[in-house]
Amino acid sequence: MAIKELPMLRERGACCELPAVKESWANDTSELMKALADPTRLTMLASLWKADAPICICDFTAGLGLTQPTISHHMAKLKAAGLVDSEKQGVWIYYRLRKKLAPATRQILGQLIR
Amino acid sequence: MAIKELPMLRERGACCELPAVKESWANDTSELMKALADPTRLTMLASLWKADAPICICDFTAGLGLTQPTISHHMAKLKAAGLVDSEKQGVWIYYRLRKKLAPATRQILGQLIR
DNA sequence: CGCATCCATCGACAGATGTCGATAGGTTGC
DNA sequence: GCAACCTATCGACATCTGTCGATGGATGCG
Repeated sequence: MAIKELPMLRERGACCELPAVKESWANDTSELMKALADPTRLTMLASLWKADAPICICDFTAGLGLTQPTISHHMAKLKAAGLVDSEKQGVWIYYRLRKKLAPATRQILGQLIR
Repeated sequence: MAIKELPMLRERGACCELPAVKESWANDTSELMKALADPTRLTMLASLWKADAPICICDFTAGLGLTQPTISHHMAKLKAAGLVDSEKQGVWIYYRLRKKLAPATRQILGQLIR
């Protein structure tokens, strides 16, 4: 199972050039991936996706096995990443998937959650 | 700009139930996201994607501003995540995008890099 | 008003992560 | 065999990250 398109024999010490990749793209994209790189945050996102309805911090605190500050901390990260909207309603603060989500971002979430 | 589908007035202390989200899914998915949650690894992946050809560690070491152990470390993570294949060829070890990439994974990468 | 509930924030702490220098194993050319 | 090159691994370090307990602000019930 040899690689087919192996490049011609190389001279030692002569490295190939790489396709150009924008640094800003890598940084921005990694920020989004970091927001998704935690089981708790993924679970919260999937809940919001499936419910398609507002959910409060206290709901997550009750459902997942974590304290309220931890849940709040994770939700703040999701919000900072632009994945989530919030609205205060009396004592509660309702969270939901961001309406104006970039289409590509929404599609990725859909692929992940399915 | 009130949320339309606000749930009926709640009783205090009564939290809503959450849609079921499998813990194994959250864990597995977060592992994939962690592999993508770094600008260097994203740049390497994008290079492999765009080049669609084998690339050596030394190419990345020359192109990105990082030392060889660091590049090697990142590549090991990509391989551990099942995103990358490698093949030794003389002195060099050629890396490329994994052929048998799960379709969903490939589509996500395509969405990210495009 | 007094108190319970919901939430954000702070400080602290352990564990994970990115980076480097040093080192060692393999391979090739001389 | 020796030297040069490519790579993986190890140990060390600073930083980031997830988690908790404690605290305080805001809201609403009685």
